[in-house]
Order: sequence, then C-alpha cells, then structure tokens
Amino acid sequence: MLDRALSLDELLCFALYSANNAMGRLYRPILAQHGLTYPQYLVLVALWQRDGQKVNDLGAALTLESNTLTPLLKRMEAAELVQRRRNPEDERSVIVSLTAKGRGLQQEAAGISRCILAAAGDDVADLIDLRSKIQQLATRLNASD
Amino acid sequence: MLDRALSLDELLCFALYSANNAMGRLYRPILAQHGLTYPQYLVLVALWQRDGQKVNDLGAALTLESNTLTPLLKRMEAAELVQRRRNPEDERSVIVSLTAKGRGLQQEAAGISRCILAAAGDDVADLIDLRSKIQQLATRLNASD
DNA sequence: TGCGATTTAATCGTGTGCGATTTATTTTCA
DNA sequence: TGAAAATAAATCGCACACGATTAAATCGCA
Repeated sequence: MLDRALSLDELLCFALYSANNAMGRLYRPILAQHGLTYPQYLVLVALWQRDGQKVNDLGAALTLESNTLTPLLKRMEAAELVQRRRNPEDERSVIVSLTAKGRGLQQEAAGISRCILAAAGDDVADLIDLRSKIQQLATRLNASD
Repeated sequence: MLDRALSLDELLCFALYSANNAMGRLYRPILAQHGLTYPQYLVLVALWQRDGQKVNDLGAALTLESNTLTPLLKRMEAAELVQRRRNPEDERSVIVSLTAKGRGLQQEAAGISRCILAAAGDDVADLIDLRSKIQQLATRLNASD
C-alpha cells in the first residue's frame, strides 16, 4: 500500500491535541480568577458530584494515577480546597474531602461551563453529540492496552 | 434557571481532556521506541510536510509559542532530529530543518498512525468525520479570544 | 537618518502527566 | 501464624504548556 506524506490535518490525534490545548487556553484565565487550574477544577467537579473519594477513585474518574494526583491534591490542600486524610478502615488509602471553601466554589463556578459552551458552538445538540463521540473514542483508546 | 449538579461526564472539556490523555498513553510507548515524544512527533510531521520552517511557522501549525517550542526544539536538536539556525535574511527568526536522521524517521513512523487508527475504531469514515468535527471545535475555541 | 514601535526567540517559574520505583499497609494462603 | 503477594499512595525525574518577561533584530515614519 502506497503511503502518502502525512499531514497534521489528517491526524485524529492532532485534532484532539489541538482542541484540548485550545480548551485549556479558554478555561485557564477563567479558572485562574478562582485560583484553580484545569485539572484541579476537574477534581472539584468529581468531588461536588460525590464528596469523600479515595485517591484511586478520583484516579478512576479522571484516568490519572497517584503520581499525578498526589502533588495536585497537595496543592489543593495547601489552597484549602480539600482535606486529605488516611482512611481509618484501611490505612493504605487516603480520603479526599471538600473543605467549606472547596464546596463554596461550586456556586461561583456554576457559570463557567455555560461560558465555555458558548465559545464551543451555538448548537447544543451538536455539542452533546460530539461529546458523546469523543467519550466513546476515549473509551476505545483506554481499552487498547 | 435551575443549575443541576455538574458531572464530569457532562463536560465536553473533560471528554477532550480524557481522550487526549488516552491518545497520549497509546502513542507514548510506540513513539518512545523511536526516541520521540508526542509533540516532537507532531513537529516532525509538520517538517515532513514542509521542511525548513521558522519557529513561528511551527507555532502556527501546532498552536504553540516559543516558550514551549524553543526548549522542545533544542531537545530535538540535541537528539540530532533537527537543525536550528538563524535566518540569514532576518536574524530575528530561526529556521528549523530536518537532519538526515529526522527525515529518515518518516519511513519508520509510517505505520504508527495506522496502528493508532486501529485502536481508535474500525469505521474509518466515522473517524474522519469525528476528526473533522473536533477540528471545527478547535477552530471555534481558538477564535474566542 | 534615527529613534520608538514591532516582531521574533529565548528565558523563567509553575503546574501538570506519566514511567519507574519506593514505602506502608493489608491480604492471602501454605 | 507468618511470610510472600497484592494494593495504595507517595516520590523522583523528565518533558511539556503557558503566562510573564527579556533581548535582539527589523521596521516605520517623522
């Protein structure tokens, strides 16, 4: 089979990389107003949904491991957004819980995703469909190891 | 308007973040065999397409700036993948060119994207459509600043 | 012509992601 | 029971991304 010269525009991986970077650039200044980074915001979303998760639970939700999460959570603890304490029932694990401040940000942050959606496009149904297709892609990619 | 509790699964940004991380995890071990990282691979793709680009040209292609590209290109230069030299016609700019080694990797790397596509899905037409929609999203996001 | 504005890379600091390893705790099963 | 296996987090090193700033070269225009 003849291989044409590869172009950036043809790479699905580059489309993802580029769109994700663009999303980050959009979120960064908004989140910075609340003293948050992008993955820190995602941790908060996960905890707003269910407070008091183990590091591994958060890792499963975000597809990250302790080598990424531990320092990130320590910074969030230093910023008084979360509390980290050993699980009394199994001292190997660490429970991450929201502080009042971390919980309080939920109200402040409520408008953020709306603001991002507005930048992403005007047809909400299209965006939901795209999100679903990207989720399926991520699932397939994660299954290939 | 009533705000429901936000869930990770509902966030387009998280779908992108997660899929991009998954793609990176898939590429990393393959690219590592060639001594490459993911963004380094993207720089090579851009140079295979057109050799001898200025740092700014690469930045425009990848949507990155010199604060990211300069150290990355220096590592690629140290790995003898590219050559960096000041543009004689305008000493402000730097021309990045492929070395023989960098050019040679094009053949070796030819199978990579096929290998990734296989992990991404079996319906090529679907993947091309998804890529196109993600590209459009990136374009819209980049336009909102 | 010359000097301020612009353009282009480079530099610096912070915060991820992740491979590889380590440490502490719990589980398993001989 | 008790030592090996398994599990959970932490640690370490490297390579991005990017905001902010700096330095050098070129441009523009009075």
